[in-house]
Amino acid sequence: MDVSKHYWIDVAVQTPAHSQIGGLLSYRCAFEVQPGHLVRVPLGQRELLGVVWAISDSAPAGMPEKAVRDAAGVLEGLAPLDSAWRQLVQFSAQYYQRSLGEVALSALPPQLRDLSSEQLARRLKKQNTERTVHTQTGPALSEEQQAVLAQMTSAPGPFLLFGSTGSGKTEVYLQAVERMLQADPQAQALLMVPEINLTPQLEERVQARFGAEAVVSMHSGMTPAQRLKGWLAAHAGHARIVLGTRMAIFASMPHLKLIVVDEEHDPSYKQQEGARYSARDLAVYRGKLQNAQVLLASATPSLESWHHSRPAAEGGRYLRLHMPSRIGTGLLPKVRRVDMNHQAKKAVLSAPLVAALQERVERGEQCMLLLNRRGYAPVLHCADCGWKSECKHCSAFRVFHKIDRTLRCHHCGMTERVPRACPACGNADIAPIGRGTEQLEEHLGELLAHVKRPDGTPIRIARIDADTTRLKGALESQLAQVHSGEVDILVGTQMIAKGHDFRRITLVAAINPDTALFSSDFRAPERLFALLMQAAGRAGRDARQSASSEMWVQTFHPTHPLFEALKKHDYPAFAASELAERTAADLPPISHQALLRADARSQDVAQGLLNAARETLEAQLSADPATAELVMQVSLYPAVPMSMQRVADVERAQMLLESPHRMALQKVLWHLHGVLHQLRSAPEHKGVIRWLVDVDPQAI
DNA sequence: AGCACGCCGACT
DNA sequence: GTCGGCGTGCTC
Repeated sequence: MDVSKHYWIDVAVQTPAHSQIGGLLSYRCAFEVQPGHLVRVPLGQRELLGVVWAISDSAPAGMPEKAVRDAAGVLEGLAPLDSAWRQLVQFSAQYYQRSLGEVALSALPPQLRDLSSEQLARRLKKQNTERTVHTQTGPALSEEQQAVLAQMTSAPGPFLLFGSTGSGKTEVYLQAVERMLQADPQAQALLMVPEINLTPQLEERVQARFGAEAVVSMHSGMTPAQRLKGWLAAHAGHARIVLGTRMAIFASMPHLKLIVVDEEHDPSYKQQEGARYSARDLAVYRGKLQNAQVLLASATPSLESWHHSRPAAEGGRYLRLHMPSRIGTGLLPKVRRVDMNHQAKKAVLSAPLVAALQERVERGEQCMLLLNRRGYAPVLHCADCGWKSECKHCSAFRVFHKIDRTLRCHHCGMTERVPRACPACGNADIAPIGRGTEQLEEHLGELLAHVKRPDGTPIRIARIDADTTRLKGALESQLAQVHSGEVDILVGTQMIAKGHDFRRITLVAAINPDTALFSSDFRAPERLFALLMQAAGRAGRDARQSASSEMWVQTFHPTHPLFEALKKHDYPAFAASELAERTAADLPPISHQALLRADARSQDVAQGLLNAARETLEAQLSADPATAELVMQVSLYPAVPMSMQRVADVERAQMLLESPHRMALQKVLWHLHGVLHQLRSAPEHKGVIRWLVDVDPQAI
C-alpha cells in the first residue's frame, strides 16, 4: 500500500455492546497494517489497544470525514492475528451478544495493552527461539484405547469420548497429541481442563511426555508476565501444546490441529460474566474453522454432547467413542444407598455409615464425605419469635460460621459477629438449623473420637472447601496431606470430587444429595449424577483395594431412578431417561434457550424493562412480514424474579426465551438488543442498572 | 466501560 | 471559600 497517502481502518476496541459505540470504530491510518494487526488508537481522552478488523480505501460512510481521528501506531513485530482467530472472536461476539472489541480484547493477554513497542520488542527477542518437543514413549495401550485412537484417524470428528473414570482417557489425549505432533512439524494442540486446580497435574504429565519447552499453560491464576509469555509463544507457533482453562479457547494458535476438552460436561466451561461463552461449544466451532480435530471427553457427558453424538442416521453430528473398562484390575466401587427414612430423626450421619467409616479408618484406609454446603449451619433461628439470619442486602440467609463466630452472606460477603441474643426479640435462645461442612467435621470428630488408626495414633479429620482454601497454595498443601496419608477422613464440598487422584480412598459418601432431585432447575439431576459418578471415581483408584471400595448415598428416596442408574454405573440409562423428559418438556438440548436479565433498584423496574422489551419486540416483529415468522418460532416468557432475587441491594429479574431454532433465537436476540436501546432512556425505566444476555444458560 | 463536565454538601 | 459526591453524556 502507498504510504504517502492514508487509508481507513475499522478497529475493534474494548467498548461494551450496550454503549452507543458497540461496533467497530473507523480511523485514518498513515502506516501499513493488515487485518489482525494490533494498533493503538485514540478514543476520547485515552489511547487504547485495538485489533484491525478491516481496511478500506474510502472514508467511512455516515460520518463527517474530519471526525475520523488518526490511528497512533501499530505494535511492531507481532504477526497479525489470523483470520481463523478473528472469525472465532467474531462468531463469539455475535452468538453471545457482546461487542466485537470486548471479546477480542479480553481474549488477549492484559499486559499487551500497556506495553510499548520497545518493551514488546525485547520480549519477542527473548522468545524468539525454536522449541523442540522431546517425546518420551508412553505406556502400552489397552485395546479400547487403541480402538479409540484408530477411530480418530479414520473419521474427521468431532468426537465424544465416553470413558469411565480410570479408563485411561488422559493417555489417549497424550498419544493423540504425540501422533499429531509427529505427523506435522508445526502442528499445535490445545488441551483444556475445567478448573485451574486441575492444570498442575496434567501439566506435569504433559511436560514429562513432551518436555517442558514446548508446553505453555493459560489460566487466570498466572501472573500477567507469564500470561503474556505463554500467549506470545502460542501465537508465534513455538508453543506446540497449550494447556489451560476455558480462556485458552481464545489462544492464538495458527497451526492448531487438535483440541481436547477434558471433563467436557463440567459447568466451569461456561463463562459466567462478560461474554458468557461456552468454551466447549466454541471448541467445536473452532475445530471446524481451523480444520482441527476436536475430542470432547467425559465419564458423564453433558446431555448436549450425548445428544449430538447419537447415531448419524438419527441426526448425530459427533462420533461417539467408548472406553468402558477401568485400566488394570480395578473395579468401579459398589454403590450403597442408605434409606434415611429408617434412621434416627435429624441424624446427619446414619449409623451404618458411621460404623463403616470407623472400620475403614481402623484398617488404615481413607474416606471422603461430600456435603454441598459450607459453613456450620445455613441459617440461625430464634425459636421464640421466628427470626432468621437474613441478609439485609440479599434475598438469602447469612450462614453461621462457628469457627470465627460470624454470620456471613455467601452472596454479597456481608459479615457480622453472631449476636448473643435474638436481634428481633432479645431471646438468648437462638440456634442453628441445618448442617454445613464445618459442623459435619465437628460432629464426625465427636462420633469417632475414640477411633484409632492401625498404628494406634488418633484419627485425623480434615475439611476442604472454599473457606479452608482461601489462601494461595492452601488447596495444594491440604491435598498433599491427604495424599501423604496424614488425613483419614476428608470432609468437603464438591471441589474435592473433581479429578484429584487419591489412591488410598476406599469409601466416598454423599451426605445429603436429595435437594438436587427436586430442584426447579431442570439440569440439577444431570449435575448431581455427574458429581456422584465423579465422586465414586475417587474411590478405589488403587487396584488392590478397588474390590472393597464403596460409594455411599444417604437419601430419603433410595429408589429414585437417578440412584438406580448410579448403582449400576449406568450413564446411558440415566441419559436416556433424562433425554426422554427433556424431549417431552421441550427443553434443551431439544430446544434452545437464552435468558435476558435486568438489574435495577426495584424489582418492578427490572421486570418493567423486560416486559416492555418483550411487548415492543413482539409488536415490531409482527408488523414486518420479513420478521413476523420469528414471533411464532421463539417463545418469550413473562419476566420473573431471579431465584436469587436480590444481591447486594440490587433487584434482579429475568426473561426466558426459547426456540427449537437456534437461528431464530439469535435473530430475536439481536432485535431485542435494539429494542432495549430504544427503551433505556424512557422515564419509566429509570433505575435500570444494566441488562445482560445469557445464551445457552446452564442454570435458570 | 472510562472520562469529562456539572452542580450541591462538609472541610483544610 | 475549595474538595469531592456521583448524575448525564460522549467517545471513530
